[in-house]
Amino acid sequence: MNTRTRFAPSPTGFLHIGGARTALFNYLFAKHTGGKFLLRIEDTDLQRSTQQAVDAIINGLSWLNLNHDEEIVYQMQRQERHIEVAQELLHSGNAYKCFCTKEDLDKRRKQAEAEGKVYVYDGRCREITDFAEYEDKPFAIRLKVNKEGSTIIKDLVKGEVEVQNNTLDDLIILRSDNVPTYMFAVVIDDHDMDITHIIRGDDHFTNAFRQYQIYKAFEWKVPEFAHLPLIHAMDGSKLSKRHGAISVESYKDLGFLPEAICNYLLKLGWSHGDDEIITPEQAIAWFDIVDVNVAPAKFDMVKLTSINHHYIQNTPNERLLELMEEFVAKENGSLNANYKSYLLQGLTSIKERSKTILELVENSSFYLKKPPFIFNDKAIEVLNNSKDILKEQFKILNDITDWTKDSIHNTIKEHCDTRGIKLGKASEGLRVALTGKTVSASSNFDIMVILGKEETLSRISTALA
RNA sequence: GACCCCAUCGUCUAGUGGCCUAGGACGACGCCCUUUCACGGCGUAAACACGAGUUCGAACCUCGUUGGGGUCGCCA
Repeated sequence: MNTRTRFAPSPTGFLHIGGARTALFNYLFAKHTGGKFLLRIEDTDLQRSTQQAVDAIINGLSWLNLNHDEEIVYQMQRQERHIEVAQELLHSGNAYKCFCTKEDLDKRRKQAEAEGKVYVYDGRCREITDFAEYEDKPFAIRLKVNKEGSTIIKDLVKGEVEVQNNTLDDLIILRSDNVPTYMFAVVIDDHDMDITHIIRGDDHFTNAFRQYQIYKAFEWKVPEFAHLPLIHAMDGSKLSKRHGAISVESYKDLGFLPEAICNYLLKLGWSHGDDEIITPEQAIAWFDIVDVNVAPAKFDMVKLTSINHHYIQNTPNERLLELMEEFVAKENGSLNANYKSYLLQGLTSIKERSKTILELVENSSFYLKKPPFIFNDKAIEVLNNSKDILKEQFKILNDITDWTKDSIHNTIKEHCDTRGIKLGKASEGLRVALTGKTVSASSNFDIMVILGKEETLSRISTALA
């Protein structure tokens, strides 16, 4: 049978970095084996699921270019099927009605906690034989777990793990309101969707043993499991909102490229020798789930940024310009059409020193904004100190007839020699006049060529004024 | 607490008993390049958690210790 993997997020929030990696690995493994990658929305938590979250997840995946095959499956739309099979289990004696209310259970749990113990459902409702007194009472359906022996799971990344069945509890499969629990719905849906490999976060690992019991109750074939090590924050704690950017969306807003995020995520817990930059094609060709590391990894923004820098270098200016426009549009409208042509050329040197799209926008500000610039104190100081030189430079630049980098360079250099000053010194005022800042991401000569003679001279005289 | 998992430079990792006086990348530091800031190039520092054992030989195998993590819901 062809491999079929799935990404099955619960729509209770945005697509986060951990989820994105799970999706990536599912996608890669499916594509590597020539199989299919499916998407299922686990919306059985009626209280917390939102359409907004569903949209965020779908958008996030599509931004990362992790496109799923087939139709999206919404778990709640399969409720009838879940109820049906839960009933089946009830009739076959593999499940039983539990009349304990949530309040009962909470109370018992709290009490156990007070005694310093952990409450595990004791299976008391298993014994009920006379249902007369429960006639109209609501009930949940619990799986009757065989407490004898042990369960062995051969996890593709963790290896073989054995757990004693007496540590497993009789989990609820259908709530008293007829909504299936996650634990049950996953198994039914994975089976019905012919999922061959369940690749998910390690936080689900202990669930695998309980779900195994459900497969066995139906005598279904148990799929392969692969539990991915979790991603931690740099301080070793769980990656959470307090660590700032955790949603995929927020990385987009920070100016990261989706291919950079995928490349970074791929390398987190998986590697191919010493390779650092891996194309999507290589990823599909090389990826195998058994090569995934077992140890959890820490999420390092700095390294992500460095990979992003690499991808920005290798992205054509045209596309960068489009991405920049999205950012600019968010702030204050659109790019000045005249300046787009400046940028298209200027980006070549600017992108060399920009690690994110955000930096690209920042470093291009002098192409985006029209003078007069707002100078800071340091810029004003530089300007005052180099006023005389700047005036002379204006004059000699004005005399240039062929406006090329070489001739500009030679003219400025000659002037430096006659004045007996260093090129570096002579460039300070020019830089401020051209860019409004004391540092810039391009050389003055490049900027002047791109800006053209007229704009260059205009900026110098504006600055002098 | 119970059950389970994990452990190589600060971080991500290579490594599957001799190729390891442990390799790469990010970061740090230094030098070079340079009109600023960078990029780039070159180089330096930096790790097998600890303790036993198995073996002629251990980062690799076994056990223990320590440290970290996950799970224990009518959440997913």
